[in-house]
Amino acid sequence: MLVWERPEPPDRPVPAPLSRELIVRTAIELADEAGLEAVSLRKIAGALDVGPMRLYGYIATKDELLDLMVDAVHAEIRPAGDGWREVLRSVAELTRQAVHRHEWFADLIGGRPQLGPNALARGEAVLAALGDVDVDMVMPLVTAVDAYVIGAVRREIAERRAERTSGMDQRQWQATFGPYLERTFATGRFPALEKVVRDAAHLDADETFRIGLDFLLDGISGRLQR
Amino acid sequence: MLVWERPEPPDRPVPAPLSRELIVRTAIELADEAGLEAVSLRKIAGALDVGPMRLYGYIATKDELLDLMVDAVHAEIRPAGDGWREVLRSVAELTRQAVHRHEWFADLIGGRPQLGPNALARGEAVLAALGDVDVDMVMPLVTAVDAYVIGAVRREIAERRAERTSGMDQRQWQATFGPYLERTFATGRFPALEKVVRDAAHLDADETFRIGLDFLLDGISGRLQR
DNA sequence: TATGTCTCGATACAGTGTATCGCAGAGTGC
DNA sequence: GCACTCTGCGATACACTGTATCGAGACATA
Repeated sequence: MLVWERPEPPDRPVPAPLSRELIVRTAIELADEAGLEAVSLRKIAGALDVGPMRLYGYIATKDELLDLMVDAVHAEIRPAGDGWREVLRSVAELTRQAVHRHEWFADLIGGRPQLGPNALARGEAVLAALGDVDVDMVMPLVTAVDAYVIGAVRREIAERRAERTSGMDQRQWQATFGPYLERTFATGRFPALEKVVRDAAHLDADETFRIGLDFLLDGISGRLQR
Repeated sequence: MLVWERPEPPDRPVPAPLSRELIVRTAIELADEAGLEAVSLRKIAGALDVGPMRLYGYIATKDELLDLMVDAVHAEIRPAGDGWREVLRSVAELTRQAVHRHEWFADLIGGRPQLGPNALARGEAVLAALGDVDVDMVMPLVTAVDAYVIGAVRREIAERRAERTSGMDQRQWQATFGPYLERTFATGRFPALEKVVRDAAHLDADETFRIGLDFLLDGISGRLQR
């Protein structure tokens, strides 16, 4: 085809300015709205009006992007308080609140080592506030609280999703899993479970989280005084 | 095309006998060997010498398969012991051991509600052994231990993988992240972190897990005696 | 001005989960 | 014994994923 008939290349739009931060922010917005599985490089690129491959100038791999997202959330966690107990409680509660803002965080937390600047800064803040604790004790202590928080928020979000999935409201949920549990209990194979489910007081998510955390902090307190 | 020219259909092999259990077992083998991301319906079907769509007679969705895999692992966890403390410790340790046999379990645990028969049986065994505990206390208690275990094993596996990834042995790992941490600490922005990393005794994974668990069990013990 | 370097993004590839649907074989009723 | 219906298998197809490749334009340097 001769030049004359060949159309000029389209006026290329000035390439949109890009940055790691912008990419991560976009990814987080997508994930907040529609969950982690809605986050694809193509969708991010689309939202930024950019070719998918462009992103690879800023990240090497999708996993790296996920790491950046996680680290960005860590920036929202700024523990505060006086004394080890208050600080640890605060980091736990703030992490849980962050998960409520970003449910997908529960899917990633604990899944990869968190060595980004914000995660380190969070760790630093906690350790700095625990200066009066025996240096050999400090890591096990923080690690234990982290572990509890990771597991607790995962459980909580998993349950919340299950309720939401099967029909949006709680009545629907009970209409689906209630009968299943009824039938299962009817087999008589789970008497202890049945008893607890029927007779025990049911705590809401806030209380459940707080009680477990108190167990842990109480236990830590005991060891520290020894 | 006339019959004469049309080749006979190939001798169809008798359709391989299939079952949910066989499918799940195959999926677990794949995951044990090469991780969760190596588990695809096509690979499972291939290993079973079967068309991929055949699996949909037994499961409706890949997520269902993952649920079945998780429940199958729960079957390996048979808590035992006298008294609430021994039983809870046993369920924690056994879960951790199961994760060591099936690293991918750490990726799934806590991510979805566990209502399969084996998970329920595990719960039943725990609750049955906790018969002497106040009925209103029993759920928060078990939930807290579960949360701790979920988070702890996730952390542990994440760390283990990170070490393995960057070069297979620990020397290589320290050669990669060591310098990164050195440089990061050199900024002087993380003095408390630096101090702890440098001065504190480093516990291995077993000890770390056990210490955190002891914190929690101690705390529970305190509440129960009150 | 010519040359080399970098950057962008279209295209391509191998892989994924799953919807669709023709068809063969098994089972059923006459 | 034969026609018919039904069932379930699996080839094919679709939309989507992450990412390798590479030609071409933009820019910086000699």
